[in-house]
Amino acid sequence: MTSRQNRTRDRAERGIPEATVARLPVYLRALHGLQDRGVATVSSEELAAAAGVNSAKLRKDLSHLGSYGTRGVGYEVEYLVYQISRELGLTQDWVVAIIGLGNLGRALAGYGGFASRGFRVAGLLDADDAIVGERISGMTVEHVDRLEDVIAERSVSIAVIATPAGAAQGVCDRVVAAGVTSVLNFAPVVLSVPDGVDVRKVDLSIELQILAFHEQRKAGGPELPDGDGPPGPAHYVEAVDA
Amino acid sequence: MTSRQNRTRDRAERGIPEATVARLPVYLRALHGLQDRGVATVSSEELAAAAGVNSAKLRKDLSHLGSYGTRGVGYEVEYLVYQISRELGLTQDWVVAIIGLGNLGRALAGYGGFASRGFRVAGLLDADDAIVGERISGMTVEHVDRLEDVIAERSVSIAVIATPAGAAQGVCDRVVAAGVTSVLNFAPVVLSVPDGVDVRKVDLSIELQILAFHEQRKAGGPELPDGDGPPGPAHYVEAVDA
DNA sequence: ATGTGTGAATCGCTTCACAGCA
DNA sequence: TGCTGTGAAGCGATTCACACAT
Repeated sequence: MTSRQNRTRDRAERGIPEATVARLPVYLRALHGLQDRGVATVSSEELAAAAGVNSAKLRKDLSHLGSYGTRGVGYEVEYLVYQISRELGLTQDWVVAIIGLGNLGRALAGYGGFASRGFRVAGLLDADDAIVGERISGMTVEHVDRLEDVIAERSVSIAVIATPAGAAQGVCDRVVAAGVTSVLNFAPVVLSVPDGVDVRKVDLSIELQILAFHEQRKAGGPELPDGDGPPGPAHYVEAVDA
Repeated sequence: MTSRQNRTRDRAERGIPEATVARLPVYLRALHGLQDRGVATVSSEELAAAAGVNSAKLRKDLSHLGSYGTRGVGYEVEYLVYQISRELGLTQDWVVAIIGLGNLGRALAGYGGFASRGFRVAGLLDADDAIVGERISGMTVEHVDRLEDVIAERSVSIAVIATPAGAAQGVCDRVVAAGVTSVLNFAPVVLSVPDGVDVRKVDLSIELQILAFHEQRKAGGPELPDGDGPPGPAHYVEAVDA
């Protein structure tokens, strides 16, 4: 016998590929867009186009969640929104604290995507006395000394680190010690954490550097970007030839 | 005969794996850190630890650039910094324009990682008359009507889009029409661009959603996160069973 | 007739393990 | 001896192509 619950379980089991997980939020956003336009049903081809992937990948991804489509028809938008939301854990609220309220932290505090759908910013903390006490997006900035208290009192489960590079590891150690196991890091450093703690990193300058790499290749045409001349100052050539 | 220049070319050839390119900026940052601490030579093991990867991967990555290490010794930090910088195209300056100066755009305009090392912000543009004319990080915000002029006059080669979602595709179409082939997109939409244009996307809420997925799995322990009960409102179950 | 769900083939990245060189 | 550079093996993700359900 295979009840509906067990069918779901048979598919999802314990392992959805990381690559698939990373795309589910993209599908979800595309589906919300369709929902807003009043679309009730969508084919893998259409949804894939809206999400910027090919349809085979989309179908394979969705198949990891279960059989939520109808052959010959497509997917029911509302149902799929619910299933993906549930899989991502967005049917419950996640409490977020933002540490570091420089330009970036302020932007994050005011970012609609954080406050909406599944995430609640419950703490803003900074080490700078000139910033502590300030009101940002309807919340008062607290001193980072209260970090452990805030995490415990408000059941924070995700920490967003937007401090300068030098402060990030220290803050990270403290939030981990306070029981947080999910960290979103905007500081340009590699954070070390114990096993069982997830860190995701968003690095603005890394993305730019990747673009620069490709831009350089385009500019240089089919040949090497800056000719076949010496790769740099004589010093460096000598460093190897010597 | 194999001159140094040709050796370089033999290795790098035309194809460095994307996965490797994406890690080069991380290595570069780690190397800068070592440089600041006065370290002259580093082994793959040490550098890998600093960059948060394993040493086999690091060595394979570097081998795509050329043989820049010394067996039995390691890599010369300064030399490697230069080689990676050159490969990424950071030995030349890239001119960047930021479109959209809400909270996020302001954060980007003031972000040190942009202004430093290889990138020069040469234009800030916004559609809001209340923002146009404002001075941000030493630059005056111009009206987005001047977008094409700014791109042409200042030879902008990378556009950073930090507008609201609704405006992003329109801005993207304009920068592409103006000749820009590299776009860094912070707006929560999938941008369509013609072949030959690179778009990289940084999405704050997607990262949070991925964290939520893993956090949910941890909280639920080895079993399913919220038990084996019905996956949601009866409505949804019926949508499939009907 | 149409579009999903999925084995099978393919591709690219990671990891292993050691040859080769300093 | 010690560490790099790299073939070869392993692994996961993507793509193909079609059986199957509606």
